[in-house]
Amino acid sequence: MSMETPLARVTDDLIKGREFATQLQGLLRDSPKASGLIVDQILHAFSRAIHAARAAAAASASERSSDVHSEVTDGASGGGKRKPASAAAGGNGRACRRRTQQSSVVTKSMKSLDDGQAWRKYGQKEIHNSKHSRAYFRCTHKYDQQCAAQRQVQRCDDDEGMFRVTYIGVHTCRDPAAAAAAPHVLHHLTGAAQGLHAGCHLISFAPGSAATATHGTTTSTATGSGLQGMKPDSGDQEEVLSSRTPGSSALHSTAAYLARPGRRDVHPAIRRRR
DNA sequence: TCAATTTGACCGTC
DNA sequence: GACGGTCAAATTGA
Repeated sequence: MSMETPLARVTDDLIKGREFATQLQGLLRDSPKASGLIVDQILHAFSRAIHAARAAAAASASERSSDVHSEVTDGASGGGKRKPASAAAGGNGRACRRRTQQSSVVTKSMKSLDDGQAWRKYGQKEIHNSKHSRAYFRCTHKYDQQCAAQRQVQRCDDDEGMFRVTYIGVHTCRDPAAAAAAPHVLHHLTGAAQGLHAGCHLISFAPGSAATATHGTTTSTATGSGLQGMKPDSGDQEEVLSSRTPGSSALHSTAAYLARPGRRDVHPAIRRRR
């Protein structure tokens, strides 16, 4: 393997990511100002992460002796104390349930649960040491478009009006409505992204900003623990915990808000029994 | 009738 | 054993 430390690798990846975003900025230069807003946020997030990673790398370099097991915040874990899921994979059908993907993880404090994306709730749990339960969502298009995006929503203990929303993974789905509404933007993005990364992932770094706010399918609901009836709002705080999907990111922010949690589409796998 | 949500159970990790 | 994440049958609602 490489001799570089994990932190150094992260730093390197982040630097690359920033470069890509910069290139993207150039491509979007002729696009609406909203696009630039998103790019700005991408760059800002990368810069912050790079700064932090560099500081950590410098700090750890002095104590580095032989074997370095320190890991960069493995954002994929809920509590941040999980082994790299390796032995978990093999087994019977239900094995490997734990989150093993190491994709980008972004945690935000939001007043609103609406981020313009279509989410589908698949679970809710009481969380130890938390007054409120946590709701689990995945992208509505998980099965029909293999979109791996997920999010977890939990009401803040200290501020009941705020929600702590953790976005895991990126949206790889395409929202037809959004694409139709802003084809040029998507064209730029996908084109640029493909040049960077074949996956062409689309992520919203600024959901609340409604930077590409058009209309689209949105089923943003959260019930149960009082996670419902929320409206789009601003004043969100974002913190990037980790990111391992460097290349393509960006706007798939279909900021439309279908007022009610209606049904949109359903992944085939859910279409069962009855 | 169909699709989304609820909720208990299951599973892997710590 | 505790805990968190996910699955899937049952339930709810448009």
